[in-house]
Amino acid sequence: MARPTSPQLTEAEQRIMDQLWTMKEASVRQLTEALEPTYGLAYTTVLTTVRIMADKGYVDFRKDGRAHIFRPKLSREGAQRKAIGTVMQSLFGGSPRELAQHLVAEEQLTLDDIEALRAELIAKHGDKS
Amino acid sequence: MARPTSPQLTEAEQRIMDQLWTMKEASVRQLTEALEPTYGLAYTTVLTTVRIMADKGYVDFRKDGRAHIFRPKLSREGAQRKAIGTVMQSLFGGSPRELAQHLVAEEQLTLDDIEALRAELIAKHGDKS
DNA sequence: CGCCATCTACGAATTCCTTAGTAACTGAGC
DNA sequence: GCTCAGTTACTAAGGAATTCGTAGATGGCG
Repeated sequence: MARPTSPQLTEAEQRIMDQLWTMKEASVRQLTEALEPTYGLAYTTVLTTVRIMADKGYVDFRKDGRAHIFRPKLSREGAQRKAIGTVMQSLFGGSPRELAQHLVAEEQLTLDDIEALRAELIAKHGDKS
Repeated sequence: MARPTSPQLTEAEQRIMDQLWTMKEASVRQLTEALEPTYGLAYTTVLTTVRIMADKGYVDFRKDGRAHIFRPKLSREGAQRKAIGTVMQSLFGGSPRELAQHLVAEEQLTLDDIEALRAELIAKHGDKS
């Protein structure tokens, strides 16, 4: 038995998805050109990766002449939800509150941040009642 | 050109670490017995995994007779910090605030949670001044 | 000291991930 | 219709992850 397929986006997949979320849609050529300065990947590497992602259902594509134009099928929000869910489950006992407390304890969430969230929530609550 | 070593705890490693964080320290025998009902892993599988984790510096061990007694070297807090850091970087643009907003938008953080965090921070702030 | 139960060490088998080369295909222009 | 540039498809190679079997080491007990 071997390692099960990762439930998260892998490193290579993340790069592609980031680009697709930015560009909305792109051909392999465009993706390669966009990623080249930072990562220096070969055209065929990008092609293979994006094809695997299509198999996994992360992206969709349509034909345009000879080329395939790829579009994200998994939204950024969906990816966020999945990733946070996994981390929350495995390391924070499934508790969002514990996660938030961790952020505060690490001084990554300031009082200003909290006040903003509070104001937002109170406003939303006000709408309902 | 292969996949780089995962910066995160893998699935198998996570299982072991959870158990070690709970038990403080354990032999391979004890780990296997603890994990068996849930995961049904062979003794040698656990042994191999925990040995690799020792190589990676995640756990420490001391000899006790013939056996090795393993202890976590990476704290749960450290693992949390690493995991959140990775997700925050890759999917939330490195912004803790965006992450918190995601939790609120998903209705996983309630107003009560926020109020508690706020009270905590204000109290701490009060100490300083 | 010798036996045996138990432990560790080593390595095999399998799958996934990442990278990329080569071959096959195809649409556009002549 | 033929050519050719560009695109996809196929394949391979190597490292990581996961599982577990076998063999060798070792400590305790008679």
